[in-house]
Amino acid sequence: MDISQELSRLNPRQREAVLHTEGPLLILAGAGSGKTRVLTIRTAHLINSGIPVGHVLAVTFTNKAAREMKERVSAILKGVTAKKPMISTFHSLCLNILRKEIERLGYRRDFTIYDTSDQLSLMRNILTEVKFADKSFKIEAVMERISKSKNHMPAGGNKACAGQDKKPDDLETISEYLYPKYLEALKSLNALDFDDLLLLTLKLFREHPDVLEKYRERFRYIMVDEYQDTNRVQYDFIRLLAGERKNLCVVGDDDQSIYAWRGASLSNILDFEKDFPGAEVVRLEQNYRSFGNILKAANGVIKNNKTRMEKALWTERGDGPEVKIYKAPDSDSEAEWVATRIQQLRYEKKLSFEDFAVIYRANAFSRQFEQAMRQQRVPYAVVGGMSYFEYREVKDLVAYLRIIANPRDELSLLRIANTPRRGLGPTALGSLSGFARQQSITLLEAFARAGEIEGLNEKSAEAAQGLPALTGKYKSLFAGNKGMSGILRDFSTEISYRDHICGLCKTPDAARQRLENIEGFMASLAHYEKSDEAPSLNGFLETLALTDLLRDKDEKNGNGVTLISFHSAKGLEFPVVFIVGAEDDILPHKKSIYEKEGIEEERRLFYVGITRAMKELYICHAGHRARYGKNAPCNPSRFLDELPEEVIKRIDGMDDSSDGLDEESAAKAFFANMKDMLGK
DNA sequence: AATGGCACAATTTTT
DNA sequence: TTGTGCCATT
Repeated sequence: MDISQELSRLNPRQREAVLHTEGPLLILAGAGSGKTRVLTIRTAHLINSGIPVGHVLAVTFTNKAAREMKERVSAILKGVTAKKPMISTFHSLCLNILRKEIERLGYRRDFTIYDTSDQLSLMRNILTEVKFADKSFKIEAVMERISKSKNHMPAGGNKACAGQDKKPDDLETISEYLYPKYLEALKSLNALDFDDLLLLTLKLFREHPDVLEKYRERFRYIMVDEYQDTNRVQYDFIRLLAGERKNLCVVGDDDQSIYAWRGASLSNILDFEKDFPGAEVVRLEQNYRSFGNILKAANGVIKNNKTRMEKALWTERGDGPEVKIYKAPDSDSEAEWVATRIQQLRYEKKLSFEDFAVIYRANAFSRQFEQAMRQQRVPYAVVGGMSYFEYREVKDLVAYLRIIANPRDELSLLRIANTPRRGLGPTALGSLSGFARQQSITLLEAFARAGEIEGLNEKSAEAAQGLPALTGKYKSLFAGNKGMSGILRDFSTEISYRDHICGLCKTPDAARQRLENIEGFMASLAHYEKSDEAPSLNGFLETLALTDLLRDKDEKNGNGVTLISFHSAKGLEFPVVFIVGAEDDILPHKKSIYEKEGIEEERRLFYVGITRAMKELYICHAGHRARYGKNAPCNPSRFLDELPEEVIKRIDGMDDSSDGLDEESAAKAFFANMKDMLGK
């Protein structure tokens, strides 16, 4: 393989990063600095210099990042070797390891993975079981707390602001009380949650040096993407795996760390040189995405953070247009102005709607923009929102499949016991669980022996017995691992699932949508069967648990303006970006302004938003904003003062002569758009 | 079991 | 303003 061509096209810093192969390396990759390119060429270079492909490991956070890297690596490695380096997310890497080794920790091999919503329903079940009277807290808050405990995070973060968290002490004691119950429940259901995947792998490594050694021998060259987002457990895991060799290359950008609230510890990247003495640090500051003025704006903002590593983005491209700051009289006119501006720009600059993004702090903001876009006939797509797997019909089918795969999965069994309705209401289920407990058998076994239960009417007992018979039958059908989507189709017909779901719908439209979702789910099983080399029901369920098919398939949606939050926008780019709601209490959000770290993270959010823009950037704020039904005055974000005066241009929406929208061109653009739409 | 009314809260979310 | 969850009623 000759990669000298690739190497010559890199800039000196990038090349340095690629050529450093032995020992610890920190690549500080600024926004738009060609990070993925460096990572893929570095992988190719490692292999090119004689390192066996199997010794290379790259870890990412998202499936999307892993997929992208896999594609680019296999493109560059094509024809050289058929073997592929391990490129995987933290979670699926750990899952792989655990599937092989978890018995060492006294767990069963056929565990189920519980996602966030499974965790919540599990906790809900626990709460009803222990007859908890206090309902003043949110289960989500408790789960968050538990997740933090699991990850050895300090309680509640900073409580600098008194009265902000209503009952921190209560939440604390409640969580402490529920924590062991939750762990116990998971264990008895033969289930692991997302945290467990990491945590148990770490435990495995710590308690079984021979296992650790095996993986150290295997993964001798490790790369970690988005290192600024790693939490404590991930840090320990990587550090342990890297071992004495310390052939560890981490890539990240402290300025883009926006997940501290979710457990990411910025110190991992900031202290890398301390943790790995002798580490080489390479800064990638040349930006290939944006015009100069956008970068100057970004630099001007981020340099106000104290907790960061010094760096500044630059470009060989020109300055480009100024960054526009638009002041709208109120939030409605802000949205209206953005929609009009988009039409106008599209028309004048021959752009298409996909070239635009509207970036906001909270998803609730999407609504006013959706409305304005609809009014002005601007096609759009909201990123975020409801996930495919949150749909009831998909979750029901998944629950059935899970019971077929893991008969111990009581949670799933309870979910579908009476779906479709078969006369197993709360009373019947109660006596079934009681019987299970009394006999020390699984709930499904209790269903099978429902006839023995006193006080359970005959009809219910019969219905209960039908379920294990049904799942047993399909277990053997699925065991063939062939034609699974057909089997699922037969299954759903056998339980009249479609009729059931249509019966729940009020409008034919809703029913159609739900049937479509069911079809989509079957299609995803069919797709899985085709793409996996050794398909199995378990494999499919794992894929489901660790990937959100819809969400990362078309994140940057089809053909329309993208409406997206700052967080979701990370990693994406758009020719024209509108940052909206740039007001104090929104950005920075009012819940973060009481702590220094909070403000700095909000600033990084703003920075991430700014650096999404390739050509043009608009930053909008309103003088009044409708919030929770009230119209309140708003101040421009304090971050706006940090934008260098020479790169910005202010547009005042109160002032007709300078609002940048002359009626004629706006009208022209509007009609051009109409014509386009009619043409299609 | 299904519906309607009321109180209550309201960032961000890779797996 | 909107969505959610709980309770009371049918």
